[in-house]
Amino acid sequence: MRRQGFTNQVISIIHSIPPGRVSTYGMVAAMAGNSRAARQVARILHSSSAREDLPWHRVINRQGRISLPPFQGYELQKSLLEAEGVVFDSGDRVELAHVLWSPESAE
DNA sequence: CTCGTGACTCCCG
DNA sequence: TCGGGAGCCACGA
Repeated sequence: MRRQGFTNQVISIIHSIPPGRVSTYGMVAAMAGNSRAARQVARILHSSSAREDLPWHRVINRQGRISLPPFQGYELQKSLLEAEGVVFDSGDRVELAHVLWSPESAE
């Protein structure tokens, strides 16, 4: 499945994230080959989320929190995740230890 | 080629 | 727990 570009890898990886599980920007970036291109992952979502029909809501930050600001998609993402069974604690955080997706689980 | 741009992450205080 | 500052990087114009 491995295409050529970093972007393509990222898209492919995000597509591999199963429902009820999430991943972080940095992790996706690392899987794509660059652990420091986390920010790039975010930009890719913006540029290809709709086009590639990516499950963008399954990508959150390292703290287990939604990076999107309120009224900018935050609520939507939270809803989508909760709909998949992801639980948020009182701090609006998810327990990464429980929902964090591991490529080994899927592969 | 150069420049601007982030849905990030780490480090400090 | 929270916020500010700096580093890092691929991509489009």
